[in-house]
Amino acid sequence: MTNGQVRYGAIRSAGELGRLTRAHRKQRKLTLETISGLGNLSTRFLSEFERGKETAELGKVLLALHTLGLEVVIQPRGATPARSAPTRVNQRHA
Amino acid sequence: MTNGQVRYGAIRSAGELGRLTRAHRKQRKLTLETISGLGNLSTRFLSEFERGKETAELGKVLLALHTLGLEVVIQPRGATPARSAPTRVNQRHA
DNA sequence: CGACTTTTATCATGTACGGTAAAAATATAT
DNA sequence: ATATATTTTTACCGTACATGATAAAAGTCG
Repeated sequence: MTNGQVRYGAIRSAGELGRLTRAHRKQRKLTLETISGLGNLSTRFLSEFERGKETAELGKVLLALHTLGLEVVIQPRGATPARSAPTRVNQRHA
Repeated sequence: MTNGQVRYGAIRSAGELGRLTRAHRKQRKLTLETISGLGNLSTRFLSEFERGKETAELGKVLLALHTLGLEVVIQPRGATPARSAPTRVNQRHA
């Protein structure tokens, strides 16, 4: 919401994943109902997932992401990120 | 396993994620027991997750990946695949 | 073979899930 | 602003299964 641009990239929690997913869906002007139909997922599941539900099932989460046209990339931390905007350098954790 | 080189990149299913995770862990010569201790996750959960359990909980999955030093990148499908610029697939020990 | 790692099994507790309808929150129009 | 339409969240219910701890079994490696 900060500037209307969705920030794709690394996520480290269910909350971040949910927010990113919702932002992506909104940007594409899709409703939960639509995704529900396309992916055979309940709107309830989608609603909870996008709100950061920690216990959402992995399989359904992956299906939701795929249905929304999102891709999940796994790489060793620190590996050069996929192209895109300026790699945010504000990272500093253990 | 097949070739000694772990293939990071996009994953589409719980099975792929599990296999990739296990390959990464093995490559680093870590045991389930070790990860269990570091991440406060049961070896049972880890074992099932690495074998592709679809219903594994999202939060624990993310914790496991993080504990193993893996990063989860979300991006629109079609964006240039995560490909390390200077072919850095493995790193030195910290 | 012996040491180490992973899988399986048991038990009890807790909750995810779908379908549906109603309520609440948002968005759009008049 | 107020009304109207659309979207999202919440509440029920019952079924099914995830989870941790522990011990035992099975698998792997040198």
